Amino acid sequence: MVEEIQNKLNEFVKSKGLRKTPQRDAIVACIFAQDEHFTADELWDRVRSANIKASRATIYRTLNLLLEAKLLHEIDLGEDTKTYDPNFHDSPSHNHLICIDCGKVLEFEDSHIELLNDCITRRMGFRPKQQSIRIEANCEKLRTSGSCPSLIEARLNGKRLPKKR
Amino acid sequence: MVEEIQNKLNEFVKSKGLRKTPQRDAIVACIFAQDEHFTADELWDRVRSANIKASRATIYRTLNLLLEAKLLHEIDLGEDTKTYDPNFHDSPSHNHLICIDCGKVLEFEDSHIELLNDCITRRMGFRPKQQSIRIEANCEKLRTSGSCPSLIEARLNGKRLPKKR
DNA sequence: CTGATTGCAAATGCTTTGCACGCCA
DNA sequence: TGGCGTGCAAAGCATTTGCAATCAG
Repeated sequence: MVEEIQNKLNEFVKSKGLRKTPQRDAIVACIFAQDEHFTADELWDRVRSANIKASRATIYRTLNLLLEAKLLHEIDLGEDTKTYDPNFHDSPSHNHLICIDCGKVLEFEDSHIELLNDCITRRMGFRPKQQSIRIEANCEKLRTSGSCPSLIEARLNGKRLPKKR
Repeated sequence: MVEEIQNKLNEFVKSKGLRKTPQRDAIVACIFAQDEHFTADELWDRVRSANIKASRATIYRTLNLLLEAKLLHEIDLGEDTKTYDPNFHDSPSHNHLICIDCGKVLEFEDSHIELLNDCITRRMGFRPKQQSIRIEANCEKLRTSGSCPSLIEARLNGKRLPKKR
């Protein structure tokens, strides 16, 4: 999977008359080794702890290349910082549900939604190109049982919880 | 309509032990006099040309107050700068279609979509709180007839067109 | 060899904040 | 009179960019 993306990026890079470099390959490997969403800063941490020698500038430049090659997507999680999602390669049209209680993000696909959106778009005189749905919701488990594994885990790991709205 | 929002904000402000001020009222009036989306900077321009005496800091502080009071929403148009939408007061659950060709933003509501999202959310074990859909699409009119009024207008007004993705 | 890539630090752009002063309740 | 609100300028933060050195093809 990692290799597949590296190859695709390198093809893209070559097609633009640019070059294959070890830094880029290493950063790409670091990104696609997991399927978690991340910010540029979180990636920087990952890269450092993986002992990869690459500067922040190169991180940002590589992220932008990946976006341009459409191998990575920016997503809107309602945070202030840009968040990147490496999973669009496997599920090109997934959406996001964000738990307001613990910040956990679930990905989902639904063909009915897609179809419906498609119809709505056409009815308005447009040809749909891309659609993204973001649902913010409360955890039902937390509400009924008073606790939720994700929340406990989030607290344990000291993740910052969603800002209340 | 403007007055209604001003009153609501002032109630909110009072409930927090804060005060009613002429700057805030003026800025609120300036925002809700139109129904267009805007960035902080565009608001700053509007405010200046309306001859309102208020600093950038106050603009930002008022925007954040309005968000907190839920009288204004931040929306994701895929731009880098935060965009604000003053229309959630009238249509609390609308969505956005963004024309890739000219950048025009259309708002729409659809009860089927809402219902469907609601079901999907519950099936995943959550209680929906807020959902937002963003559709990026091409203009059918432009494709078939080779021209589109919005695009012409956008060019005339020197609006910057959507960055290609 | 040529020109793209990198790292560093400086620059940028948007937003927030500290502080002194003014003003509302 | 106390304390919130304001304006200003400075600080913050995430991201981008200029430049000289380095490296890929």
